[in-house]
Amino acid sequence: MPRVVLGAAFVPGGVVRALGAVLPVRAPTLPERVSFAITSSVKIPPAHLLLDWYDRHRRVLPWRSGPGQSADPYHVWLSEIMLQQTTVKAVGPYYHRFLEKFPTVQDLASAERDAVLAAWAGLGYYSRARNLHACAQQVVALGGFPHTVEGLLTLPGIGAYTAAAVAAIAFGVPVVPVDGNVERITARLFAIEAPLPAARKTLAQLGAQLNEGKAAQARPSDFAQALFDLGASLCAPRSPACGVCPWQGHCAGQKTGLAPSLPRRTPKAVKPVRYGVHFLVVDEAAQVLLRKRPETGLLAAMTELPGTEWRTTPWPQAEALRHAPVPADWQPCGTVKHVFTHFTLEVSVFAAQVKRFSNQAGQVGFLAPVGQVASLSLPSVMMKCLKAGLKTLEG
DNA sequence: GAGACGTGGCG
DNA sequence: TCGCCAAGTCT
Repeated sequence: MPRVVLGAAFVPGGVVRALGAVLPVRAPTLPERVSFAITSSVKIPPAHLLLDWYDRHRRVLPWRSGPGQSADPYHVWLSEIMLQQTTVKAVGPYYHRFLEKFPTVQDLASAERDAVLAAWAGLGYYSRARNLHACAQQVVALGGFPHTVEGLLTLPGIGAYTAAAVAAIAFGVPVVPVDGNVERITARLFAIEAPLPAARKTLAQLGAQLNEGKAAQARPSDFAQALFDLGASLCAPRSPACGVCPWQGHCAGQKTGLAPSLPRRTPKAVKPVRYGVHFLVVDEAAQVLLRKRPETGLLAAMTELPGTEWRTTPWPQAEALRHAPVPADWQPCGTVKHVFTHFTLEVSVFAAQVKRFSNQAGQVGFLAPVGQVASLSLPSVMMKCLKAGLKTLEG
């Protein structure tokens, strides 16, 4: 039976707590408050218990092949990119839409970048879409997806996790993709109390050893996905169902009662608030004035309603209106609140109707039929602004 | 290593 | 209402 050795255990208040054992994980240099504990050894839980559970409870997902069937690398890769920091439920419609528009990696590679961005609109983390497109072109140039972790790692948008996931799921390479699920499962299995994100490296090294043993080595794809399913159901972040877990009795977190509180996380900094103003103007032909955001930074290259910069102080109405894209009878439409990863945005929305756009509008951006825009291709924050403006104009 | 980078759902 | 979190990557 393989044994895991741990490097470090987090010790609050300097109290040493016994946990893992030491080993392939080199003890990192830590702050003084954090002590190290070398402890009893921990065993890798039997993979066959998880695989048996998976065979009975596996989720049916659009990108998964049936039991025993080999997965399509394009489908696996596309789903893995979409699923980064994104829920299965949110991905579903986008995944189907993408395969309709871009049935093969060749179709995706030869598509316009803006068509890919438009299809991604609303899903978030838009660098994923730009990297997706670039990656597709590299894959086509290479004649197909690399079959190895190292090869996959050279592609844009593919990091350590995704390389391992595609290698394991599409090509049967015996590696463990360490994502948030596997981090959580690992932290619980070995009762790792060191908080994320500092403990990420330790958890990754431990998690990578979970497939030691014959059962897991024989089914790399299923083992990886079994870990995802366990993490998404029984070993969920809140209220884990340890009582029915296939690894019950092999889990230090369950034995100690710490499981529900693991993994621990270092408290996050408070989010600052930023303020912006955006304008919706519609002509009698029901066209709206839009513009393209800069190629880099937040919502890079995405479409937006014209507006101001997003600054740390609110915009008084008089000042806001000086930034209107065209002269018009602007009506206040209230504020839209939107939470980004690292700040909260409050947008004051103004709306106006004009008979027709003057040449001046062409300097601001471009026109698009409002009905077409409302159906897609705007990031969510801009969709909120659009709706707020339309509500005022219609009401 | 820390910060940038979206969004929707849930308790 | 609000904070937390989800199949991370890049700089």
